[in-house]
Amino acid sequence: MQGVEAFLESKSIRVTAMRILICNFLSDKHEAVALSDIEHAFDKADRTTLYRTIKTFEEKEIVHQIDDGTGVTKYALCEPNCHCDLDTDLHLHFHCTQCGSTICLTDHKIPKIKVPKGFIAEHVNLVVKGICDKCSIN
Amino acid sequence: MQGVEAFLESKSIRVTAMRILICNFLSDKHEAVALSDIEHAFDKADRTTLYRTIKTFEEKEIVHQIDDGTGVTKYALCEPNCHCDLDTDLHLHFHCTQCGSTICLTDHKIPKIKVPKGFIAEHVNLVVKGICDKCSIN
DNA sequence: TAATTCATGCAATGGAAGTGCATTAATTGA
DNA sequence: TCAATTAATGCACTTCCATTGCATGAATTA
Ligand SMILES: [Mn+2]
Ligand SMILES: [Mn+2]
Ligand SMILES: [Zn+2]
Ligand SMILES: [Zn+2]
Repeated sequence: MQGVEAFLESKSIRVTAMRILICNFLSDKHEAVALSDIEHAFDKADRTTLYRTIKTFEEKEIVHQIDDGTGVTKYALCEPNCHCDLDTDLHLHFHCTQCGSTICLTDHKIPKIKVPKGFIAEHVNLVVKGICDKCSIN
Repeated sequence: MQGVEAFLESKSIRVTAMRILICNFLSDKHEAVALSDIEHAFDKADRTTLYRTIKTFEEKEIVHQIDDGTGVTKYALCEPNCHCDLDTDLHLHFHCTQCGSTICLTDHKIPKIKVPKGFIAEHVNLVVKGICDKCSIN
């Protein structure tokens, strides 16, 4: 698609076939994905390339990492106005223990957390585990 | 020490030399420890034994796991009146990005987290990253 | 076009978690 | 006390994921 290429260029990410595919894959999936998910979606692609592509996306700040506690790092596209680097606009992440999916709750911001005197809070990782909306209706 | 043996027995954990050592090690350290930390503290001990000892401690609920996002699981002794299994009494964990230590902020409970309609929150993992009290004075 | 820079692919490494099985230590109960 | 049973320990091995070095291919620039 035209749009993705322009998007990547606007973030000064050089456009390649692989990068377009991965970017589209991330935007189509409405949940966070592991490297292995992408790997299985594109058999012909090498894991290292995927790894470095995601890393590039992270550095250029169109993707953010999620540590959902499963031991496998997940990734998701950032929202249009996201500032992953700053501490503003950090949203919750939800991990469903039934279907295993991890999703961004972009409308739910992390509350201000108090820490004891002498401690300096710079970043907060908050993952809620439980049953997601799709699994809870069954 | 007499105390530790009685403590283990009170939790129906069979007392062994290794378990006393590890339990003391955990209580002396005032921060969460990784398996490799214990491994290095007791060269003669086998990693598998440490692994299973910690697992036993967890099952008997005298130790809780901490996922601080470093990719290495940390462990810490539970507070006297802790109910790790339940969702009450969950305290914050702080990971210092300077000295690498991870500590329990037992006096700071995790605030109630709202999730969207249809989602059921069962557990929350919250890790604050930043500079700890010891590192911030330098 | 030639030189350079960057992306990709393959192979290998390393760390950590976890398991099977044999051996040793502790407990039970006859 | 001694034999039978059960639990703890140690060693070897495996799996999974993350990460890097190096060679090659593609794209950009001068
Ligand atoms: Mn997110
Ligand atoms: Mn704790
Ligand atoms: Zn689900
Ligand atoms: Zn520190």
